[in-house]
Amino acid sequence: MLQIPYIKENRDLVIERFTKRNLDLTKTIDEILSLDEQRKATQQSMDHDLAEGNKLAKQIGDLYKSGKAEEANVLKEQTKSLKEKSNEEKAKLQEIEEAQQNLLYQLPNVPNEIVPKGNTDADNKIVEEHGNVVTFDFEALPHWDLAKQYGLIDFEVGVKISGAGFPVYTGKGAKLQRALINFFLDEAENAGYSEVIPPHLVNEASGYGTGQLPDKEGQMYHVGVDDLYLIPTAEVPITNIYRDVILKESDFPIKNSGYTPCFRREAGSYGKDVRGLNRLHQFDKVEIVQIQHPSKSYEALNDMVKHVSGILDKLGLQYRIALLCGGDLGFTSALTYDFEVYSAAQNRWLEVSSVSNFEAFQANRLKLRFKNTEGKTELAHTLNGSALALPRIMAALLENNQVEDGVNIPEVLFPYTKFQKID
RNA sequence: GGAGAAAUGGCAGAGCGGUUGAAUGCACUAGUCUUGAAAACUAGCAUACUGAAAGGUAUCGGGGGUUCGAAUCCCUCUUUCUCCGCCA
Repeated sequence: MLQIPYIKENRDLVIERFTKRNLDLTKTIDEILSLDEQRKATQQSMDHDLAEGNKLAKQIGDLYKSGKAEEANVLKEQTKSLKEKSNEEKAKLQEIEEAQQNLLYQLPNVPNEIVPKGNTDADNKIVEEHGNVVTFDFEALPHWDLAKQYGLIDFEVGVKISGAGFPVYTGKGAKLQRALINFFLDEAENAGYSEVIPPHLVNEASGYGTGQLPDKEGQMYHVGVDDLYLIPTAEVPITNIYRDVILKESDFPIKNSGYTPCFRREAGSYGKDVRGLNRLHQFDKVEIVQIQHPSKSYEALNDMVKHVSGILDKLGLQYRIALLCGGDLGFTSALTYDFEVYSAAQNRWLEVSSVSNFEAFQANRLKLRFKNTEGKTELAHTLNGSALALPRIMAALLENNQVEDGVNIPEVLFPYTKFQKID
């Protein structure tokens, strides 16, 4: 959520930046600002009336003490109309604040200056490409065929147990999955992230804190009886650790990593996009989260990009980094880099990581602040990234490393898998 | 799931209808003293809105009510603790 003083001071810039998202929010913004004027005026007159009432109450108290009950009764009469008036003003104030809040919730984050204007992922800017192109001198199989052939993943039994999008990992498939999780967590630890294991169900306040609610409600599984949401990403519980917290400057940077399963309803997807591991309702992911001083958050973003690159380099995957255009940029993000690995048998790029700087957008909802050197509280910046999402890494590893009689495991994983080849 | 108790500032802990935004202690920050440190002493030390400032307003788990006036009384929700039951 954007801060009103920020919007007020940067009205034109904000409106202009939203055009990167192909949004014209001039009307919404002006309405928010006008409501703010109303809010102030109402607040002021209410405060004035309340102050008046407080004064009278004090006088009445004093009069009673000195035994002048009659004089007190006269004053009591005066408080009546004052109270009525302040009650009306209170109701009006609540109405204004609610209207303002609703409009504010509709505003996405302001894209960073370097975010390209655009509509879809076709307008994203590829900023880096790494790794070697994989070619085959035999007929390469997509990962779902490999998974079946070597008994790595059972999609059908997952359908029986839960439904489509809930695969069962078996044999070396299960071991490879666990190996990858441990490898990712170790990499994060080496990069200075401290590991947490957060809850997998979160309450409504947490959903609002990181911005999944109110606008992306349908994307999460909701446990109605207890009013809890299954996490769509570890970002939600991990970032919410710092909800309603006031940090010291010396606490920066806060770096957390965490492995969790992620649950997404993904309504309305179809076709080749959802084949095999490409898109699931439940998947595993190692997430990295940073809380940073505003002046250092873009430095942190670059660190995170390097961290993810390092992992993909070690796995020997061909990948590219895309700077997301305004239209593809998430609601809460100011700047996002997507990582895509090339899946050599499907012949397509698969998104495996998304690294974002939310600046103060989440922090504002979270009330995540710090005391600056002048002793004033200021919003911190939050960032997060996948490092990494498992299924598509698994898909690319299987496809890209297949040989005629099996699949080779990247060397860096040997200590984790304890086997070197799937056959 | 059943029964009971409780929720106050960073922490501990008073207050239970009227200069209480809140005693006191600890922690923290600055200063005095000291060669330095400790100790001692002095001062400061919640958040938000509003105002040029002085100041004003709100907040003692959340919401609502009683009252001229609520941290203090009532209702309700939430959470925590203790005992019983169940259980990985």
